[in-house]
Amino acid sequence: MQFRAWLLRRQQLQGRRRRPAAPLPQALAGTLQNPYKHGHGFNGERMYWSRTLIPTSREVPADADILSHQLMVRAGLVRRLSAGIYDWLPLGWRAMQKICGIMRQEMSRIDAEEIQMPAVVPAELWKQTGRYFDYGPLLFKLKDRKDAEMILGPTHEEIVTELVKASVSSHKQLPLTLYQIQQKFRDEARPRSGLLRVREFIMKDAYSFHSSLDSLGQTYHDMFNAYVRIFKRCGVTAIPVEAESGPIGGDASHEFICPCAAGEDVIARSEDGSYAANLERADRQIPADVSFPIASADVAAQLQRIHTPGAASMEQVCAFLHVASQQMIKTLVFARSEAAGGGFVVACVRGDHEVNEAKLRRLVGHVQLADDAAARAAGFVIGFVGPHVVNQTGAQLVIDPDALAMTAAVTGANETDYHVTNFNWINHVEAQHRSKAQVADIRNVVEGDKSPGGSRLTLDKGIELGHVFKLGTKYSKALGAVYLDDKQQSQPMIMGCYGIGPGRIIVAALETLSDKDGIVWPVNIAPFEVLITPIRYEGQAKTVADELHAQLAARGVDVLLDDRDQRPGVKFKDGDLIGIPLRIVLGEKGLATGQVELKRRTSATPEMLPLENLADRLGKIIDEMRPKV
RNA sequence: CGGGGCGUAGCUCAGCUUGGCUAGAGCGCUUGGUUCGGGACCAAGAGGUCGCAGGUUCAAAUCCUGUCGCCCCGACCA
Repeated sequence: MQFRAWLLRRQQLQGRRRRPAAPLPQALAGTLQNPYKHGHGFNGERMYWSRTLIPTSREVPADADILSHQLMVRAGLVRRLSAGIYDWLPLGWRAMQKICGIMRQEMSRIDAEEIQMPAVVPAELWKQTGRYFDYGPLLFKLKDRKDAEMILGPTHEEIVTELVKASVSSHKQLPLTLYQIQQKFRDEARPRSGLLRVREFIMKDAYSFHSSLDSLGQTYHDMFNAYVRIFKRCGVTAIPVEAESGPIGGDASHEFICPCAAGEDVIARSEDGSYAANLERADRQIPADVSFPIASADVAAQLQRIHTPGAASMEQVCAFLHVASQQMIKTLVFARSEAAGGGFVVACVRGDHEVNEAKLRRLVGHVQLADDAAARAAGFVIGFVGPHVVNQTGAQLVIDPDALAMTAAVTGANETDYHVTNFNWINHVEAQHRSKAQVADIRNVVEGDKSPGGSRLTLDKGIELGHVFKLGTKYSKALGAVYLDDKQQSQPMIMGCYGIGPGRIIVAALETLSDKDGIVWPVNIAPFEVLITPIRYEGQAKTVADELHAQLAARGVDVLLDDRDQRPGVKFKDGDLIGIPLRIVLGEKGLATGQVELKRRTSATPEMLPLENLADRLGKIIDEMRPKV
């Protein structure tokens, strides 16, 4: 390197070091109206583009096929290291930290206290609750040097229960709510959809402990409201829906779903807005007086047996016989667990419907789709089963009302490569089995079904952002977490758990709010609130840019200065891509008249602002942009 | 786990069918110059064990076998 160049470089570096440091957040706390004054998230931080890492890209990454994933990589938020494993780069990490800051504030409001539990935990605890086996291959497992089995925690019910068990022994110490924001590990069979389903992710998980169901209900209610506030402040849509609730039942579980096409969950909502539930949970209105229908006289009473070689699936049979799936009865054979009484359950739904296992389980106890070999051994010709199989096997029969209403159905013949037509319940299922049959809603709802309140249901895909859940005593009983009540009786603690995936909030924001030019951050989770873009970072523009940079930071605004020696077009394109809510453009024309240009990311046209009190003015604009909660 | 696709420069890709000279393009990067309000231009450069291993062949990015990794659909899954 030439000496002059070396000297110049050295002077530049020294110049950098002499630049005054940004003021400490504490110095500002009392003077400012901003949402991070509790010391979480950021508080008037400033950064120079040239000194941080924002690897933007014009190219769409080849391994990203959903919008949020493409944007996260193109805008330099994340980088994939392995399947479902990502680096978080400065911009993405800042957004994450802001979300975490909001969550901390809202947890604090409802008296939940933050803790930090280990990511590496002994497998033994997980064996005690049975989840070591329930989770199976989803667990990351490892051994320490003494050959002790450890796992990387996918969630922390066991650990927090163990903690509280050791430290709480009286009802006077309850209720208690603890939470953490921590790394989780799940060895997903198939990580997918970019940052939506990953193997290592951050989760805010809260756990509450109670001495009464009323107390649990109160905390559940508080947590529910805190979640509503969190999502609103983050600027993402999150619809609370009823979710599968396990043993406690009732209103014991809600998910917060952001409707969008990239989502993996399906939710059902009524058009009158009074009902929303996860598809797994969604109920429908069924007539009160369902009974076995009498086939009309023009339907032959005899089954018509038809050779359907190799056609064992619904589509194959429909295509082979040229019938619509609505004319068919789908008959599925389930095996009931020994604990629930054993035996087989035959579930019948209309051909175009799907059995909902959760509904079936609520009705008949724990079942799962029967093992092929076991079912065949018991006389079920898998692939060609019809409802009348119960005549031979005596299995329990469960019929969905829509299947029950059919009087000339096509269904399996109970022999290989044969189906039957003209099936009807009265003629072909023996009376003794009809009388024992249960008729109930056992299928997934479909678009157009009636909600329990009678309004029309619609279905949408969505991203699960959060989940609140009444756990009951499952973990406290398994791990012996008990307290002494006011009558000196030992009682298992009643628990609730509550999770939010901040990474998914980012995904949801990008999926639902971006435009063709890039990200459009909601102000509260934007990595920076203001982007200063001098057309050329020199002369008066540089002076004004630096001053504004410092003033905004001093006022508590997070601000990024694009000090790169790049052409304006490059800066504008990059600015749009990374989606900072407000952009201040400093150009010669405006500065000559004492004005700067304000371009909102959400607006196509800029507005001119005078230089006087610019930082204050911008601060107010930002405050106005924040969602009111 | 079943089905499909893909691994060549930091990124996006061509070359492979039909083996053959020093492995290419665009973007990005470096240096110099001209530019400078929506991803500039000129010139000169740096950068690749063609995922890895083995095999066939005089010769392999190219053909064969194995293996690892990644993406998509499904199964599974809070």
